[in-house]
Amino acid sequence: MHFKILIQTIKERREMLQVTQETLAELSGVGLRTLKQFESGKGNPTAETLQKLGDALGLELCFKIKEL
Amino acid sequence: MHFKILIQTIKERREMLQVTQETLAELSGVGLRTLKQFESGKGNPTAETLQKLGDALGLELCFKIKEL
DNA sequence: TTCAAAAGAGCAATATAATGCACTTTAAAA
DNA sequence: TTTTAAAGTGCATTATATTGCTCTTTTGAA
Repeated sequence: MHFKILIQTIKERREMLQVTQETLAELSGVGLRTLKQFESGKGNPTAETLQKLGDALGLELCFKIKEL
Repeated sequence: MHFKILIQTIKERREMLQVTQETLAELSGVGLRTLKQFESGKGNPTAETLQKLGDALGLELCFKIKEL
């Protein structure tokens, strides 16, 4: 399964802030391997992992109502 | 870790649509046990699980920029 | 083109998410 | 109060997410 939008958001935000994967891993408390997997579209991260990454980047994980 | 907002959103949406946990489990393809755990605040679901539940309820998992 | 930093990938160990089954608890209607 | 459908829990198994280590690939600046 793909999480294109989630991945793209994290990646864009990280790059906008000029933070490397390594630094984000440290800041967020998520393992570097896990972050690499996620950003390269390989993983199926847990809510906790997503939330940790979001926290470090000023992003909040949420559900949005789909418009028709 | 808590995912209060995510849980609340799923639960409210499910109840608004008058769907039982059992039905949502069937519709979404998520195991009933998994859904129960999630809604009772016990779990740490994967992105795939969250997405499946969201899909069945017309909700999209996303990151929102935190306002100061 | 070279070189260094950043990103991506294979492997293996450990932790834990997903799941079904059976049982208990809760809540709402008769 | 009784009933029962819905929700929550304990346990065990299987699948897989997380992680570090090491190595390869990519990328951008000199």
